[in-house]
Amino acid sequence: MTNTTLKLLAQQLQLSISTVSRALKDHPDISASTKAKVNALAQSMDYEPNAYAIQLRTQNSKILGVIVPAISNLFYDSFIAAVEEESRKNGYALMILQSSHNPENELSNLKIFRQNRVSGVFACLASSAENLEVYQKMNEREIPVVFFDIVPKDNRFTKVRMADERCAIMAAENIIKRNAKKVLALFGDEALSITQKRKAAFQNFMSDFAPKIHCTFAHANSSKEAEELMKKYAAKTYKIDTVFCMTDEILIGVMKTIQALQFKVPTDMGVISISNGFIPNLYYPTISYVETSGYELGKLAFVQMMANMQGGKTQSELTVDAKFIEGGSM
Amino acid sequence: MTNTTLKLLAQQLQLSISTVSRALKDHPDISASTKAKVNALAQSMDYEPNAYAIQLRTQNSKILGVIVPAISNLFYDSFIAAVEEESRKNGYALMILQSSHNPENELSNLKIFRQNRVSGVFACLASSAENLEVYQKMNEREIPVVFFDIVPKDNRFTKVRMADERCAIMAAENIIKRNAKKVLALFGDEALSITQKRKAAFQNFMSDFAPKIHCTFAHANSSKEAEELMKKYAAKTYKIDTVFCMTDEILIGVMKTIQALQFKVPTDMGVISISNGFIPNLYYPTISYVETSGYELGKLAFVQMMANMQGGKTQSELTVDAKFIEGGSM
DNA sequence: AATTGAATTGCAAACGTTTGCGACAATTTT
DNA sequence: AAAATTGTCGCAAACGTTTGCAATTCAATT
Repeated sequence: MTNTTLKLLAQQLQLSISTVSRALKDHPDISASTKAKVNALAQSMDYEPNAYAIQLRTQNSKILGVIVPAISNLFYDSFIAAVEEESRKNGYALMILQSSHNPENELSNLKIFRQNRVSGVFACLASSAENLEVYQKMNEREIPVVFFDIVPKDNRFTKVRMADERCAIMAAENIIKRNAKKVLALFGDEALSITQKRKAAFQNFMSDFAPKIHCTFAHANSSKEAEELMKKYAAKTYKIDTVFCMTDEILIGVMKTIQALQFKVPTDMGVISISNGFIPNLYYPTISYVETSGYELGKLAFVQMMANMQGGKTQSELTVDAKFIEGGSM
Repeated sequence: MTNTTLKLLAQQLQLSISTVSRALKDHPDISASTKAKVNALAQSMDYEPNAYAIQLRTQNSKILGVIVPAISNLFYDSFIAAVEEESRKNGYALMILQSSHNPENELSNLKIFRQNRVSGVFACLASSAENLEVYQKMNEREIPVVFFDIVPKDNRFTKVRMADERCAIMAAENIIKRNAKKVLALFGDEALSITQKRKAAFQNFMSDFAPKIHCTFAHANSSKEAEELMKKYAAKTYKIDTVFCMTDEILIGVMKTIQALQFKVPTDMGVISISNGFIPNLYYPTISYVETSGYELGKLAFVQMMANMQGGKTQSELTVDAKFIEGGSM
């Protein structure tokens, strides 16, 4: 069965295609009676405009592209959920592709986006190896790009991200408030700018405001590594009394060791993390965390996108604020 | 800056559009030298074919639609990840929309899909109130629909889902193997067909093969409810020694109580759940579970989609097999 | 020398829309 | 009564492709 088209409607009604087209979009040129007839028939034949023909004609696709490292991820999927909500409200549909942290996939995704003439793309860089010419070319073609979370250093682009420094500082504040003596601070992949920012902010704040607290820094690239590191430093000799986890991934590893060794939280060991909140609420007591909301970030990214599409290039870097959520772990 | 088109390439090369088009797709009619020239120029002007023009001409969009209740969900996002992987391999892009469990959104999503002339849709029903005419119309328009997870009873459609009965039975088997005496079996929303299937299978199997084991059944609609239920039945008077959790959501609640009350797993309390595996691995000891892989389901859904698109209507209902993953909780 | 055949390329229509412009009638203004 | 205005509608081009069918050239065959 073939799709209903303007032509088909026009034939049935003995009208021209243009009249039907205008009637459907309530153009003032068309009489009320004609509009009524057209709408009725369109309804009954359940006509849906062909988005492809429209884009071809108007050069304006109502599609936005999103590239994430992984869809299956607590943070990114809440980001996507937010963008999807906003997009729908504004009549846009989403095309979501995952790079799997692979720059090659990132490239091929971008190609798909260009072929589908998306009118904008939200991108989270696949790796630290920044491949920016492609994005630059998109911008030159007037396809706005809004980077999120993992953003390039280059400031020709529009970027939104979490207030990483603030997050780390808020965590540090609460560690100080707890009267911690020896803390283990666990961070993620050292190559990532997000890691660098959080670590630097944390480190500086601690040495500025609580130089007496002894901090041990370490990096883990997976939950498993975090688990092992925690196991190592949990040994009596270190006397660690508080552990800071930069991400959910790290928190997961740490908590496994804490459970295995049967530490009492918060008396034996204080725990604080940076998270969107899902993982911290899985444990008892609930883990205190500084909230980084993918959802909020998504909302922000969307308004930036709209601004970009309407007005001029906003070359700004915006961040969404951090918030401390008190659990029972400190 | 305007996009590169065939016409533009043709002008530059003093060739006809058709020749350029054919050269680009390695048509045998075109000489090697011409192909070389065309490809070179296309490369340097980074030409990307306009997907909209192609779809308009060929009536074949390389886009698949996906409707999930929520993107931000451990199960669905792994489903999406799988479908996305397969799609890309086969040259398809995905358009992902969430219904938020709202039939109205489901409708408007379907409309977007039709406007974008998707060549197939993966759908997870938003509610038990089945709204099938729309889907039926899509099928009539030769747009294959593959239902997944929450599927209609109507067997005119292609469906893939988890082997819910088998899952429940495997869990039951392992409960028997553990020599449990009194078990608490916690299920989800009683209205959902998935709940009914799992519960019936579990109940029947237990009464057939281990009539002496005393089972208490209860339903929880959220983690919080599961947590409370567990708290109630954990009281000494009940002497529960094993708990079965139908979903991750329930497991989360149960584990919170277990942690709060400091039960020892598996000695004080055995725990088993049905899950995709992420949550069970957050705890120590790791929770034993029957695996329901959104990822596997995604793969299966995709092959069904392809079969549907090529051959005739396969009106079958396929299930993906369950697998028991041994943790340390039984 | 005439015919055939292969290799290469171009023409033009079609896909479904949007939109500037012109056409025509009916009505109002001069 | 002529001119201008208003209200409705249709024509036709354009968006960027694909593809069946000619058209052209040139070498090979009769």
